[in-house]
Amino acid sequence: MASIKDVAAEAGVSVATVSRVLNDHPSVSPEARARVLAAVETLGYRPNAVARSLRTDQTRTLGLVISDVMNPYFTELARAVEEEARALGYSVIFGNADERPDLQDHHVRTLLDRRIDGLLVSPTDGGSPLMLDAVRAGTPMVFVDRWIPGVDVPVVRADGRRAIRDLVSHLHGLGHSRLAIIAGPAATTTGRERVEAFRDALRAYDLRLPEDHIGQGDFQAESGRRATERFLDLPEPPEAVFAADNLMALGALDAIRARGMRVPDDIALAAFDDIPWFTHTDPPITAVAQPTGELGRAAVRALVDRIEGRAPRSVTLPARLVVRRSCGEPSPVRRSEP
Amino acid sequence: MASIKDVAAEAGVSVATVSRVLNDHPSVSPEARARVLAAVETLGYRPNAVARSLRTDQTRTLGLVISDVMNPYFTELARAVEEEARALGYSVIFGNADERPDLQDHHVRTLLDRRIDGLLVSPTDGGSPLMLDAVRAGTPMVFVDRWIPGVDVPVVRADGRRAIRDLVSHLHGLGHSRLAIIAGPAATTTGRERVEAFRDALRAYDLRLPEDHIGQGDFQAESGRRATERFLDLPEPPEAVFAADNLMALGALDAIRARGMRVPDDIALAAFDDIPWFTHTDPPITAVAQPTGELGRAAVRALVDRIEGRAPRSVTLPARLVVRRSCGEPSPVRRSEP
DNA sequence: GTAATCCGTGTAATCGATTCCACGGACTCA
DNA sequence: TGAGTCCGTGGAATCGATTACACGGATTAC
Repeated sequence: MASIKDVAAEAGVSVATVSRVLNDHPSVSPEARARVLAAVETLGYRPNAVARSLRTDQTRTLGLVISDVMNPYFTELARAVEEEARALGYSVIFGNADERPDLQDHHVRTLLDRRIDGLLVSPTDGGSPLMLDAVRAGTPMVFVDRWIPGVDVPVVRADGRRAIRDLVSHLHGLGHSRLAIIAGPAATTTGRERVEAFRDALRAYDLRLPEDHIGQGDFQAESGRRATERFLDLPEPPEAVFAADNLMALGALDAIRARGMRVPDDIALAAFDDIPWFTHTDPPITAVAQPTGELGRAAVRALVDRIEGRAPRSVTLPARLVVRRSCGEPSPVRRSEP
Repeated sequence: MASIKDVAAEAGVSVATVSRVLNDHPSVSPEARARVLAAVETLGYRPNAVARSLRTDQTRTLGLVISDVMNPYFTELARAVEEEARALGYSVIFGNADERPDLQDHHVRTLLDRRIDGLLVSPTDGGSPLMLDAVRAGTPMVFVDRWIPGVDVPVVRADGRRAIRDLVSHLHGLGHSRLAIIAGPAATTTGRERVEAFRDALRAYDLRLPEDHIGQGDFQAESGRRATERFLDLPEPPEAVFAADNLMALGALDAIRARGMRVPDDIALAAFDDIPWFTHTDPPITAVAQPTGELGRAAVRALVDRIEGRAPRSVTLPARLVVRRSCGEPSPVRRSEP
């Protein structure tokens, strides 16, 4: 592959001049510029990003470490991140942590080795030493969706409290009073927060959330299935189940079907994170929708601000309830897709 | 960040010795090795992958340019690719082409600029000059899922002919004889092949595939909806619709619902590409399932073979029919999930 | 006892870019 | 006319690694 030297030779100038043309530095004569451009053309020259990065100490690359690519919520997030990054002149390298702290560390490490300019993370756990070190060492970082408390890093996320209140109100209005939740891992902020918000909302209706109505999940479908089975084994099973993410809701649906029960007739179901497929399930599922795309874009903007020396802002966007048919006859509160 | 020089100074040896320890070269004394390792530890040194790549001319990175990340089929493929690559000591940089040739070119270009060791592509179109140049220049490349005819690059893909024959047999057995297909873009191999396989299978039952029973789609949901609407507007609409990918099947489902019609009672529906959600739709959708994970892994192995100087093989794996309820009462041919 | 071999180590070239500095020529201004 | 500016350009240092080569000392072989 042709290097800058080849171009310089072809154009009859020095490598310095070629470099100046390429970075359109002002002091290059029009003739020299033209000759260089012609040489670039005939050789099909493309600058070596590796060499450039070594010299300039910037890769124009962002790292994104995501908890689970197979989860449509994160897929959409990743897509939005890539789009915004591209618009700002950055590339993105993705790492899929699969909800495993060791994999998360693996990706953070290789990303750091590659000297990415900044890191976007939705942490799987409470924060590994590695990640804490990276923050301390000054690596530009932004948390998205989830975060690590006590670490001074901007956070871009959705606030679901309001939407969860709306959900509980919706369920209560439909006559459900024994409500259960399938929680995410306690190590994640989203895992804890959604339970708390749910509990708080219940309190407003004088409802309680007994221990055996809190299922412990890990944001994967299988755990949703197990938690739901335990609910259904209870002497007095819940009338409604709220899954803290879309995959666990799917698992719950499986478990309910396996017992020959029907949603919403026998039991109501709702989920956190809305995804296109929820319109097409049987029945369509009521969910709390995050502004996923906007979250991804805001996270990139915050990170790039930090990288380029501007002050990054934390951002919290509201989530909203999307009512479908999985909790019973839709009330006229907030209609949306059928 | 500490460099190899700092480590050398700390350990009281030359950078050459440090490098030898790091790449466990045999001729280093145990004492020197120990001192270097200690220095690495105290400084928290990590080798700069950028510098290493510049020198060795290899990045241990693979590029994957995918047609559409939001499509669960490609998401699963991407995940499998990353896993296998990681197992072989490579990282993966993803590019999402969104079915747009210009975006595909953008990603190929930046990937090439970053001097990735090899490229995995599922081409959106018939092959841009850029991609052809890259092949000619000797960039290790492997096509996955789709390919470009006449280009000498190994192809890893699934063969759906057999499964499509099974599908047509299934539909025929249920009494459907007016069958329609929503095709993918003619610029893609998968877009063309699935139509041909379908037509061939129909012929075996003395069925024809008239022009107005071939809808032109682009592998996106919206196009599936439009094509289906056109089918339903026909004086004599088809009794069964086969969508050439999962997203278009979703669009078809929407269109059918919007007319107040029911699947499979009023019209049968089947899809190419099976995804977990198809178990949960109303009704569960009959689909042709590709061995997606195995495809991704095989593609990586072929590419790494090529990179490391072994002869890469093209791989074709069979797809299989998964019968659910969207075409009518399930026949006892090949049952699977409910 | 001398020559050949081997081992551990350091010096320095190298990868492909960017950029500081110096230099020569043209121009401006007093 | 001579000093000072400005402009376009090239030489060379530099980023952080790897690695060919040289070198000195110890070991081995004859």
